[in-house]
Amino acid sequence: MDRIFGALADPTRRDIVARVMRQEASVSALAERYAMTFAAVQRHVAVLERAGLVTKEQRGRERLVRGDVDTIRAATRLLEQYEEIWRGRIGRIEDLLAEPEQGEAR
Amino acid sequence: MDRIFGALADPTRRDIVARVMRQEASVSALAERYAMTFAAVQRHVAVLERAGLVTKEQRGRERLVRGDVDTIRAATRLLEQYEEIWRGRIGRIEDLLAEPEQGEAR
DNA sequence: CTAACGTACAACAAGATGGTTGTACATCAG
DNA sequence: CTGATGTACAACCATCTTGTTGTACGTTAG
Repeated sequence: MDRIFGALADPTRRDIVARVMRQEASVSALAERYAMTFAAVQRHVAVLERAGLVTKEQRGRERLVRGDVDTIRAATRLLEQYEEIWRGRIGRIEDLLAEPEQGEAR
Repeated sequence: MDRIFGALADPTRRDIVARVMRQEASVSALAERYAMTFAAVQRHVAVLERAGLVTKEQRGRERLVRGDVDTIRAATRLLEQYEEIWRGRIGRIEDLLAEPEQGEAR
């Protein structure tokens, strides 16, 4: 979850996600659309890949980037759980906190 | 959106969100639950507040922290739009990208 | 009034992040 | 084969983040 939300916390990366959800694209095709170097875009894609929001498939010398809707759904589900907590529909908050959370004292 | 997803990209902050969605709590009551100083928790709450995920209300010398479900819903909606793009139900991707995105070239 | 409590914020250090340039290497075109 | 294309990654730098400690200040308890 850290990586998913962290990856989505950047407008360029959200833009890339939207594009590759619609249609797969090579890294260089994506890079053409932003006012930064290819290397910067390539690293944004790497962040998205590490978060599981996109996958890459090699085709010739290109890497086709595709969006992964399952990861989006996982994030959506967590947000919906927060809403359910708010509605009082989740009794034991610990059910949600059972996601690999950290650092609780006492 | 940057701030919302950025705020959610931390397990301590997600934990705080879950707790205050369920029930309001003072900053110091929250701080007791984590293995870090009060100041660190106070700053996590400030990050959440800046993102609009929580609000604070002064009561006596305490500040009661409450979750804001509307902000959660705004984030959920964006994720659902990604899914709709994937389903091919959104024709013009620009509708989504019309959120204050940046840095497009050409 | 005074002491304790709850909060806010500044300064600091260590590490993460986001951009750059440069290099390396595989693949495709001719 | 050779040159151009597409990708990956390292090194570097500026900035942001996340924890710390210390200080300040308003509020409540006694």
